[in-house]
Amino acid sequence: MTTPKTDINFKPVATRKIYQYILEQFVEMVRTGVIKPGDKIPSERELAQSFHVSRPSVREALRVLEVIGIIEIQSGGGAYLKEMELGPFISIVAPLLFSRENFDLELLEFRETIEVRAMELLGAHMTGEDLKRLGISLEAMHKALEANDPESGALADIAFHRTILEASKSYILLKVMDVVVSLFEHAVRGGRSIVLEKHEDARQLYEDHRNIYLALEHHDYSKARELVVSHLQMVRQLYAKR
Amino acid sequence: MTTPKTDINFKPVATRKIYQYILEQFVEMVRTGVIKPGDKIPSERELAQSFHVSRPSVREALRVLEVIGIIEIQSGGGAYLKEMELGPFISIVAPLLFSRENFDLELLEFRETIEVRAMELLGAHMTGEDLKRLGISLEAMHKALEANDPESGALADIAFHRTILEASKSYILLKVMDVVVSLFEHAVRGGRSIVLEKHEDARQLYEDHRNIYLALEHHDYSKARELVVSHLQMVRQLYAKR
DNA sequence: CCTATTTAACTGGTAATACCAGTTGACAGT
DNA sequence: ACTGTCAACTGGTATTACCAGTTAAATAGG
Repeated sequence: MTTPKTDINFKPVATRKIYQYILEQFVEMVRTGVIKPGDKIPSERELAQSFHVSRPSVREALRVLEVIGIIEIQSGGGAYLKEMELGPFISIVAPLLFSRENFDLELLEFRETIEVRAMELLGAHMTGEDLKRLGISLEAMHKALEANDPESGALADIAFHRTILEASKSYILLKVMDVVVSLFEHAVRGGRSIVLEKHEDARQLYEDHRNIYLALEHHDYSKARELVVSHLQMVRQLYAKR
Repeated sequence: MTTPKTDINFKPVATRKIYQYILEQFVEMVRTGVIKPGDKIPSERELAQSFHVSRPSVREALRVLEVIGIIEIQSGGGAYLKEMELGPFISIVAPLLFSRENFDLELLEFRETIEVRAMELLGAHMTGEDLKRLGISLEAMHKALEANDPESGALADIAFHRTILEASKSYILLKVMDVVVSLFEHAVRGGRSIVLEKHEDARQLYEDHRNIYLALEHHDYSKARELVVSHLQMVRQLYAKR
């Protein structure tokens, strides 16, 4: 009783996995605001009942959401929705990316691309409020310099650059920059901030930032742009000889 | 028997999860080349024995690797390592990103940032081989135009731009561009390529590409850059009135 | 001997269950 | 009112089982 071979082409039955359905529904609930950041997510057992699936299936979906950085799972506590955060994802992928030769230098180059573009947008979008926040970051860096505190100096450094990105009002540029910074920190010392040990280097960094700030204060955006370029070139040299 | 309160700061006991250990070891094996793209990964049961953990733990790790796009799992077959591919990840995250207002237009702006930067790099890095491949893409687009085949025209369009990115020899720019294109396709029609219906629009696109190609052929990179800028502005208008 | 079919031994997908280890909050003893 | 205890959660992990595909070896047919 052999089945005769036919030429009929059946469309392959969609065999999507259960965890994908759960993921979809979950993402949709987040998108439409049914669940908001900070909200507690029902327990795995409840979800399993609601979706009419087993707990392992729910767990796989939650695991993915955790790695993607949409939820935070506390052992014993529950799971909570949070603002998307690419940190966990980057932690996993970073080792693979950095197996490429000179990936770190390429990252610095790319950072220049982003920041220069942000400077171009500043002319149209920067507000007085933005300038004030830039001033605060600058002040923090100055204090760190005086106190010879490299740790908080590094934080202020990042804050300064991030404020510029925020002032450009470009969500994408900001997010991309966050990824770049995060990746770069992974490159240097496994996730910690990049700290300048030498005092004169930190001083140079501060001076650069100050000049950029002054240029922005006078709305001289083309000069600010030039300053950013030379500033980042300096940073690159600093990193290269490290 | 009350415990006296002390000022001692105990370091929080590391309570990393099993799947994270597995992930780490796996990524490390990929990084060092113990496993190479195309290789078959041991079955879940084998891995469970090797790592001395249960199968669910292994499955959670594999699930993450699948979403990240490092491995491909075939039901009934096995799991295979592949070149990292951000597609699955983007599919999940895209709906969340596009809940932002005008995210699609921001994407197009960002694309301009990337491509303009690529053009600047072309002067130093483009080879004759690259130019030849650009010509092939251009030719394909021309054929699609003649045959009035919007589908393959769209593919040739993407190929042309991607070839430019490749010619810039910047790995990061290329990968970022892939993400942008993928995200944009998700925006328009849930993952399919963007197709130009109107013939005159497709013709305009081809003309632009041709001019860019000619400029590059004559090594007039500044002109090529200008052309790319105006080209992408045109694309944005095309998309805006869609 | 070769080919085609069958079949058995895989694979991942899912479910059900159990137990451990944290967290939390109510409740009772002080 | 405070404190310590305990019970009822939570997620983390392991075990087991079964189903549904895939694959390759064994076998029957030529």
